[in-house]
Amino acid sequence: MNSDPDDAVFRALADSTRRRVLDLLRERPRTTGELSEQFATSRFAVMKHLQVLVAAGLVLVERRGRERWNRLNPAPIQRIQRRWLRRFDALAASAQLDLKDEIETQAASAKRRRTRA
Amino acid sequence: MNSDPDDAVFRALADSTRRRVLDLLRERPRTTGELSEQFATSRFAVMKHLQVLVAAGLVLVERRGRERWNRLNPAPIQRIQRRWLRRFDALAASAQLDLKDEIETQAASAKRRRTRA
DNA sequence: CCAACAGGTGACTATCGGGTCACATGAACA
DNA sequence: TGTTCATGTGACCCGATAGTCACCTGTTGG
Repeated sequence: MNSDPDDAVFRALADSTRRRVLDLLRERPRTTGELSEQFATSRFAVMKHLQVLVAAGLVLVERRGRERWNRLNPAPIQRIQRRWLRRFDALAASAQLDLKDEIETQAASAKRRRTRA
Repeated sequence: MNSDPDDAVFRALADSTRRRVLDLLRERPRTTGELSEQFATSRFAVMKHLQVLVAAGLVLVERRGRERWNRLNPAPIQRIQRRWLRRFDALAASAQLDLKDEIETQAASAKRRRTRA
């Protein structure tokens, strides 16, 4: 029901097996069978993961005879970095300071609470 | 089972409601009740989402009297960008070229297949 | 004190997601 | 041609997760 294309990418990245698949495909394209050998789970499970990755646009498929070559498409990862993750970069720069302020505020209010009690 | 701290972050980001919470907290800290008002779902659902975000280290909590102030911690997002997502930046730079090569290869092999059949 | 208020917990339900298997499809090659 | 091989599909199981609700805890402030 969520038609946001970024949502499919985030959900695809949520699984560690799928992230490992992307890491493997980063080196070079691989067939479905070749990928399956790298995992403890069954070939069918890996195929389902590939379906999720294809639906998110993270993997492109080329069929060659009876083989299926899976190729990485890094564009969606770039997209979510541009459209969403980078928003937090500026905040991170001052995070240490913010956190320090926060702890001091917390300690001060805790002291106030103790005093009144 | 999966003790990778990055995994908790990726799973936390997989839900669009949680991403909206982070967007709201990016502006300023907010109480649980204030956050709940922004969503169609119940206060309890939002609280569960906050628990997930806290477990992933994305949200820090400060209690003030009967209020709970939720504050964004951008560090985990920075971490997954550094440790994982940036690996794909270099590939993305040449993605257009790769895709072009791929399509040509595909067309050529399709032609070969047609000829042999 | 005590009533209104903000927040939190535990149990429960429904749905989703990951995993498996039996079986189907379609290409390669002797 | 027919057997072997790589891949794909559908149904099914089960644990995880999002959601709700009844009820509890602790705080505020008259």
